[in-house]
Amino acid sequence: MSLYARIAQKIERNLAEAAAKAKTQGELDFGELPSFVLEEPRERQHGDLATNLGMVLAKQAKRSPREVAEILIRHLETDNTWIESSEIAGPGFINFRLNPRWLSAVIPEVLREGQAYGRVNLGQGKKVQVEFVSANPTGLLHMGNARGAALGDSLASLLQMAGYEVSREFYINDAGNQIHNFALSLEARYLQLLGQDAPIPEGGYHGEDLLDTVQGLMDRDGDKYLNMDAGLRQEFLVRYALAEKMGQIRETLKDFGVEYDVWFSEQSLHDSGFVRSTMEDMEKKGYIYEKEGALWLKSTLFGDEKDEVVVRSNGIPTYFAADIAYHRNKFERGFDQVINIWGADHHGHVARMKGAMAALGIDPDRLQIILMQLVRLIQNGEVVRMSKRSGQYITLRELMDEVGKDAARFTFILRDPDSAVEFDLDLAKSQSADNPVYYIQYAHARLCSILRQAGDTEAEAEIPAERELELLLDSQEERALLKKMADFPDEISLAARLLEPHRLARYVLDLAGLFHTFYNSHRVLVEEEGLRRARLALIRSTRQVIANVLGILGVSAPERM
RNA sequence: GCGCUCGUGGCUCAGCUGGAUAGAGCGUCUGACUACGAAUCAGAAGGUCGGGGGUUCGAAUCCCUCCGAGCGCACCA
Repeated sequence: MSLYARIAQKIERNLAEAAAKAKTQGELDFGELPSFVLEEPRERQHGDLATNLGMVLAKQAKRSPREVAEILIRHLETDNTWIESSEIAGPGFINFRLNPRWLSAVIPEVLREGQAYGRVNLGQGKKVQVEFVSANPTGLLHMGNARGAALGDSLASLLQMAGYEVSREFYINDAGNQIHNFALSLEARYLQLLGQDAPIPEGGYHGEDLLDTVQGLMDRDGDKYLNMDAGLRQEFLVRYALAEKMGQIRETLKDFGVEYDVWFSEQSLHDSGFVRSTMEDMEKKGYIYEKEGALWLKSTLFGDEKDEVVVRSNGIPTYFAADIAYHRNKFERGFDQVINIWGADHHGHVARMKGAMAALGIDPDRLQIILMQLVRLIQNGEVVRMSKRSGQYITLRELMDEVGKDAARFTFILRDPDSAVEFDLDLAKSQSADNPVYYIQYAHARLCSILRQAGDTEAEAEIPAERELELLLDSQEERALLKKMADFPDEISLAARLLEPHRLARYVLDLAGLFHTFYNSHRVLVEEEGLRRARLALIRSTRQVIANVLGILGVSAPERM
């Protein structure tokens, strides 16, 4: 919890006590104390903290909100709260002004904790798994995967910062129908390279990258699969291609700053019989029935729109069946919470997946699914329909080459996953310097530059005493900067609770802005020794917090640029 | 047709699960480098929060309805 939150908590308790005291003394009449908020008002002039307690109590107490507020203030204990003044405002808010000296504790706290500043214990060591990207290994990673990668990775880092034990996982869809189509497509490409007229089958993959893949195999083994039995040939091709594609995916994600703890194979669930046994278990519980030769899950019992097929009439389990087994497996591995990041085109699967968990006796609330709207690509002013099957898409690799890892990641993280983003590639290229990420990185580089100017020894100097800081850093710009830094642990808590890393992107943007404003109105390297030391400590703290946030977002914090 | 999600200045988006006068960036306009990085800063213009009802002290936020957009509604994944 942040310094600020601790102060607010104390005042909140005192407010509740004030109400209770007023009640015992017969000044206020009410039953249960209603829930009220004590929060930072948007408007500066409304003080540092404001509460609506007077308003929420007014009805029960049968007095005007302002009267109630007046009574509350009279009974409020303000010792050890930093409260400097309280006033009634507007329809009945009580506004508190704090003595700004509380801010003097921020710098020592930031510098003492360093990289760990911002860490909170919301998670209390609970195990959380974040599964993201999980792209089909039938092609290259595209823009939508890029968004998922940026979001999932920073969410995972955020949760770590919030005290969870986090595991990043990639689910490899290396089984099922699509792999069959993949095999047929590979085979067609292979035969094409050998001069045959082999069309890519319906439902196949038209991506040009498959030509390269097949060429790689050709370079190694020549035409040795040409006269082989088709089934066997397809198997060789797929095995080779899967390994190659997964290697590329791994490599690309790594370059994008994402490293997974676990790569989980769908095929392994079939091989071990776990898919089958999971279906049997659900059948025993009576959630499965047979119709028209297929096995159906009664997912409508759990809020799904219709029942779903889990085993086709040909005896082959569906993707859904494997996915159920997979999620069951996750929980059996001991995760308290499981978070999936899915494209919004899969929203219809949420209810049935949660339903399947319920059918297995797993609390569906332990599975959280973040839906991410798709990225629409604009090129030459037109929407480019991206599709892996058609082979028409911009790859993550190209994106990194064009706009850079930092800018690409930040662009995605800045936005709420629920908003459909339009990505104009031409614009992204031409305006790359306008990406807000540079605004933040520039602030960081500037901070480093000041510290360089000051000389390493001085920059490493011991932290000035709080009393000294509170007397010296008293300008509006300095206080705003300190306050923002003081908020950081709370921002982590909130963002982690809501699973919204984009809040941190907004936060660091604000922080960088406050620094730039400070920089333009005050000089750090002044003659006066005490002030100079105090401001250098402020600079070091700011640099630290910016670096911490960028670290979570997977964006580099350059010392020069 | 049914369901999910989303409609916020010209453009791209925030808005802390109901708070006071709705905020940034880009673009436009006016200013600031003979001191630590001008990739910066200060200021201005620009809004019926898609429309209409409702809930209450109070709504961009919650409910209903209509309009518009995206995505789903396979024995595909």
